[in-house]
Amino acid sequence: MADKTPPQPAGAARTRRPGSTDVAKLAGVSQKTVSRVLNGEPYVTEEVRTRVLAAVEELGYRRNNVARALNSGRTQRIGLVALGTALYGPSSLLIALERATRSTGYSFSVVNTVEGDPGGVAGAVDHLIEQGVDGIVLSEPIDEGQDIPLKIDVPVLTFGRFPGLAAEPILITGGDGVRAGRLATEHLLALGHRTVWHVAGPHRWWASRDRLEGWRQALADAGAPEPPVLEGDWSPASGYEAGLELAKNPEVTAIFVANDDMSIGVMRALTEAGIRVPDDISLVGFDDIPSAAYLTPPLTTIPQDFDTFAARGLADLIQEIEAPTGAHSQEPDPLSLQLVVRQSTSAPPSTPRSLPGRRPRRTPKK
Amino acid sequence: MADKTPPQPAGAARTRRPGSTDVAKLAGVSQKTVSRVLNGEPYVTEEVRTRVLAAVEELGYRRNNVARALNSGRTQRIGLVALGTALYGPSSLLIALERATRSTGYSFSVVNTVEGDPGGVAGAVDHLIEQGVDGIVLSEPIDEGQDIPLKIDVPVLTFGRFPGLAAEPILITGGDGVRAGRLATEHLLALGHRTVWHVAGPHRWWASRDRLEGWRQALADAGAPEPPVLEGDWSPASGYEAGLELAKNPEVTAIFVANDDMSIGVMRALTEAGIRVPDDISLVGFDDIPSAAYLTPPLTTIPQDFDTFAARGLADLIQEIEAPTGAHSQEPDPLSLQLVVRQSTSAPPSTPRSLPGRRPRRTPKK
DNA sequence: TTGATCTCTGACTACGTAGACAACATCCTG
DNA sequence: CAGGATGTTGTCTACGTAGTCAGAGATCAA
Repeated sequence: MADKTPPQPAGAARTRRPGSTDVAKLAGVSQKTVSRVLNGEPYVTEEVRTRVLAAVEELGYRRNNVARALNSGRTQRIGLVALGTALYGPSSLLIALERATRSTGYSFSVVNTVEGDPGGVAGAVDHLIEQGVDGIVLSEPIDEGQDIPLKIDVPVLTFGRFPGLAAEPILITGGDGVRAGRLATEHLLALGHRTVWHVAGPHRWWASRDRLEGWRQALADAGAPEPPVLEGDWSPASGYEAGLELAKNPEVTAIFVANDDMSIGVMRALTEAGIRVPDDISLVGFDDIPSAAYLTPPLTTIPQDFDTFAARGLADLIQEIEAPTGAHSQEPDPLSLQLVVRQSTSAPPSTPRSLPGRRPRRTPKK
Repeated sequence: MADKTPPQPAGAARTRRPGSTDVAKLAGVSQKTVSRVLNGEPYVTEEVRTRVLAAVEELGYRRNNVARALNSGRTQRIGLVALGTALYGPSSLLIALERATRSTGYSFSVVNTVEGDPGGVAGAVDHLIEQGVDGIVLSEPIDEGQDIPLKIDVPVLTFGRFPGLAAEPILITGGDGVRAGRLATEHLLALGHRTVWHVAGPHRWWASRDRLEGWRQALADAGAPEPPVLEGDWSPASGYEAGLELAKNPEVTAIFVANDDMSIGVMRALTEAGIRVPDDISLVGFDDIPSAAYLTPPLTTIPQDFDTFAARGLADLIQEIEAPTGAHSQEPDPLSLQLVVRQSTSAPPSTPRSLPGRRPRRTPKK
C-alpha cells in the first residue's frame, strides 16, 4: 500500500475531500469502524467512538452521500417536475413540498418543463430517474395531448388526477377541484344570480377542467343556463382580456374566475368600463393569494391548503418508497374546502346595466 | 464467476435496474465499450455502436448518474438555498435559475431555510454539500446576525451582496438595489414632492437595506428631509398596516414601497381612508408583479430582470465549477434598470388633505 | 475445563461508471 | 518490409460507503 500522491494540477488545486478512509487512518481504526460510528451502529467502544469523532472533527469530514447512494441504491432524494412558472399555485406547492420534506431526511430536485413542449414531462422524468431519485412528484397535471408512456420504476405522486399518465405505483393527493368549482358557483347562485359566467384556466390543465366541471354541475343542478366559457392562461393580462368581453355584455352579473390573478385582471377591465364590483357584477376567485384580502374590493375566493396536501402526499410517497405496497391511489380530500367571503360578491342589481359603459376610464399602460 | 441470484424478497420485488454491464453482455462487448458509446467517445465502429444502442433500447437501460458522479467527483448538480416563502421575487428567481440551468446539463437541488432559524443557512449548505452538489446558490441574502462560518469547498453564487458570508470562491450577481431605490425616489421627487416616505422590507434582508440606502441617498442628494422608515415583511398585510399609519399623516404625499405586494396593502389602507392614489398620494412599488399593471390604479414600479441575473450568475458559477479561476466577484449590473411609469404617481396635490379621512370605508375581512 | 454466547473490530467486497493502459489489427511511409 | 502512426477493443482499477463474514477476546454456564 504505497501512498501515491497523484500529480497536483499546477493551478488552484482544490484539495480532495477527506473520506472515511482518511478518518480511519487518523483515528487508527478501520474504515468500517468509522462507518459504524457515523451510523450509530452498536458494538463500538465509547473510547473508539470519541477517537473517531475527534478525527472527523479534525479533518472536517463530511459523509459522501453519493457513494452512500451508490451502495444502497437509495439517494434519499425526490424529484419534482414542475412548470417553469412563477404562478402562485405551483410556487406555493413547491414551497409546501420542500417544507414537508425537511423533516423526512429527503431532499429535493426540481426540473421544470416548458409548457407546450411535447414530451417535456417524459424528458423531465427521464432526467430525474437518471439522477437516481427515489420518487417523483408531478405537481401540475397537464394534458399533453398524448399519453405519457413513462417507464417509471419509482413511485409517483400527482396533485389532482392525471389521466393519460401511464405509471404504476401512483399516488394522488390535492383538493377536490370539482367540488371547489361547485362551491364557488353555488355561492353566487345562492345570492340570487340568474346564472354565473366562468373565466377558466388553460384547458390543458386538469385543474382548470375540474373547476370548469364543478361550475357546470352547479349550473345544471340549479337549472341555470350555461353561458359560454372564457379561457385565460392564469395571468392577470388574460383575465383583463376576458373582463373586456364580459363588460360588453349587460347580462353578466356574476363571474367565477378560476384563479385570483385572473380575477385581478377581470376586475380591472370591469372598473375601466365603469362597472362596479360587487354592485353590478359579483366576482369569485380561486387560490386566496396573499393580496386577495387587500384588493379593492377584497376578493371572495377559495383558499387551497397546499401545506396539508403536500404533507399528506409526501408522507404517502415516502411510505411507498420505503415499504412498497403496490399502487394505492388516494381520493382527493373533501375536507378543508371553504369559501372565504369578502366583498366582491353580493346580490345581483335590480335593474340591468345600461349598455355602453358609462364613465369610461383610462386603459392601463402595458 | 458464478451467477448468484440473491434471494428475492417475497413481496413486490422491484427488479434491479440494468447496468452498463448488462447492456455489454447483451451486445457482446465489454462494459467499457458501452460506456464509450454512451459518451460519444471516438474509436467505436458504427456496427458496434448500433449493436450497443439496440441493447440499450431493449433493456430500457438508463445511465446511472450516481455511479458516474462517484467516479468523476462531479454530480452535475447545483444546490439552491432559498427561504421557504412563496414571495414573488424568490419564486421568480428560482424559476429563472432552473430555466437557465436546463441547457447546461446541470440540475437543481433546493433546500429551504426557515427564516429566523439561526444557523439555518449553514445547516442547509452542509446538507447540500453532503449531497455532493458542485456549486451553491444563496438566493436571498439575509443578515443572520452572525457571520456564516461556512467551510464551503465549492463555488458559491449570491444574488446581491452578502456580507457576513465567509466563503471563498464567491460570485455575485443581481441588480443594483441601491440604484433602484434611488431611481424610485428620484422619480417621485422629480414630480415635485417635498419628500418621499418609505415602506421597507425586513431589515434582515440585504435587499431591503439596499433599497433603503438608495432612498436615503436620493433624499440626501435632493436636500429633502428623511421621514421615519416603516418596515414590513413583504406581505400585503404588512403593507396594509404601514398604510394605516401613513394615512393618518396629512404630510405624506409620496411613498416608495419596497415591493409590489406591500404596495397593494398600502393602497388598500389609503383607499379605505378615502385617500386617492395618485391624486392625494403617489406610490411607487418594486418588482413589477404580473398584476401590477391591473391594479386600480395601475402601479408604477421597477421590474427586476430575474432571467438575466439568473442566466449570467449561473454561467459564472458553472464556469467557476468547470475551470476554477479563484474568487472573482462581479459587480451588480447597472444596465437594465428602469422605472415602469403607470398611474400611481403624479404631482403632489396643491392643497394638503384634511386630517381625518373623509368617506370612511369598510375594513377588509381577514 | 469446554464450549457457548456476546462484544468488538477488521478484511473483503459490491455498487455502476469511466480513466489509464495494454493488446492487437490495420494502414501508411520510406 | 521494418517501423511508426492510427484505429478499435478489452482488462483492470478507483471512486467512498456499508454489508457480510470471520476472527479475537471476554464472559458465563455446565
